[in-house]
Amino acid sequence: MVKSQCFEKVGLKKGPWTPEEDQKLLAYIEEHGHGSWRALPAKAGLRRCGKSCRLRWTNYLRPDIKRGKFNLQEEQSIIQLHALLGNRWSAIATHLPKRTDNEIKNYWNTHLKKRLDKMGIDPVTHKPKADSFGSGSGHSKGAASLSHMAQWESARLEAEARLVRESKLTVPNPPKNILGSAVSAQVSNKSSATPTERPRCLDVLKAWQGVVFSMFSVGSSDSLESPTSTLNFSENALAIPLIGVQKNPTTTLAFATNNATCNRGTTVSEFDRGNQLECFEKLKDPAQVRRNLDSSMAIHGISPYAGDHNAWFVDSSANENAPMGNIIDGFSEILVCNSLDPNPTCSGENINDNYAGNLEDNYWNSLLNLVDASPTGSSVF
DNA sequence: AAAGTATCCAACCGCTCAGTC
DNA sequence: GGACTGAGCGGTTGGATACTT
Repeated sequence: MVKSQCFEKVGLKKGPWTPEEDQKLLAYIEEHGHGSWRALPAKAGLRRCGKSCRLRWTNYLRPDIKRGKFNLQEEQSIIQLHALLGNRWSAIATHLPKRTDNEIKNYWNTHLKKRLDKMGIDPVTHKPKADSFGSGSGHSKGAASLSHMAQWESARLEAEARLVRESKLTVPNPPKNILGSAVSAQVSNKSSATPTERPRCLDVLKAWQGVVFSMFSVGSSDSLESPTSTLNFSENALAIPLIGVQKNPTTTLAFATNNATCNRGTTVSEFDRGNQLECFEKLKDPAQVRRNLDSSMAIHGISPYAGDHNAWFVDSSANENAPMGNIIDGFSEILVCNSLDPNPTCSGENINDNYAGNLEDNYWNSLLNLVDASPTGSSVF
């Protein structure tokens, strides 16, 4: 293990940044970009280690950072994403525009975690503390499925990160930031210090909603395994894992691995960039994709959903009014709106009604009720 | 008003991993 | 293939501030 030299160097300043230091760092990055963080402090005239400079920039000085209180929607998003991804703050931050992973982490630890805790919900597992899953509640399948999905999403994110790195190699100056803080920090030239436009939020959540819907509504013995193994859905439980992504007009990342012409059965890690492009070209007709999906039961590979996108199947605009509603939104709203410290922005009387019973009913039942209330065969897919 | 306690959050630390030589 | 480096991530800390007694 190679230790960072940062904190081993003597004479370097630590602790809170002064306005003068901020100004120096800001001015330097605006003019030159950060380049090598290690070399930056000397060039910028700062007695700080590069790591400290990077953190200060990433978490505070970056122009595309939204500061201030989290709104209700952001709280919901954090809870939803945490339930799926756990403490993967950078991944969560990817889906929260203009928020840093550090800020989200802090907010979780100081607000949301306690709120869940007070409600008797384990903030780690998002289950009631006196967990009765698997002991006759009838929801163990749901919990297990969500757990599977979380694993699946976890691996998907890894693939996504890999692809982004890959895309950065071929797109020297990507026009838009696509992955939030991690990429935002990659200010490599002076112009990129300007605020970047973030992707629409929560498309991935909507994708998950679709997965949840599919799994529960079909009621079959379909299995959902890790991304590296086969992912089986029934024919009705179409391919929500497939999210066509048009990253930008010149650099396209798209995946549809169930298509016979696109290396059916290949996993994301097996994709080469040329193949991705080829697949996109062949699949850019959504109707064709749908036909391909309809003819395929075994869905392989995962959709590295990637940021600045127009998702074909899990498009926000197409999905948000779908009868199934926002399934995951549903249960997170219960959490957000039923804290012991009532949120004045919560208005739904149904929420309070739902909260009358035990937490299991309110947490998972509500999620499942939302699913049950949804018609099967949603046009979403 | 003072002391004690709780809360918030910027910053740090240590680890991991990908890339390079 | 191994050593080294740069960078990112998540956990933790500690100072500042707010609140309570």
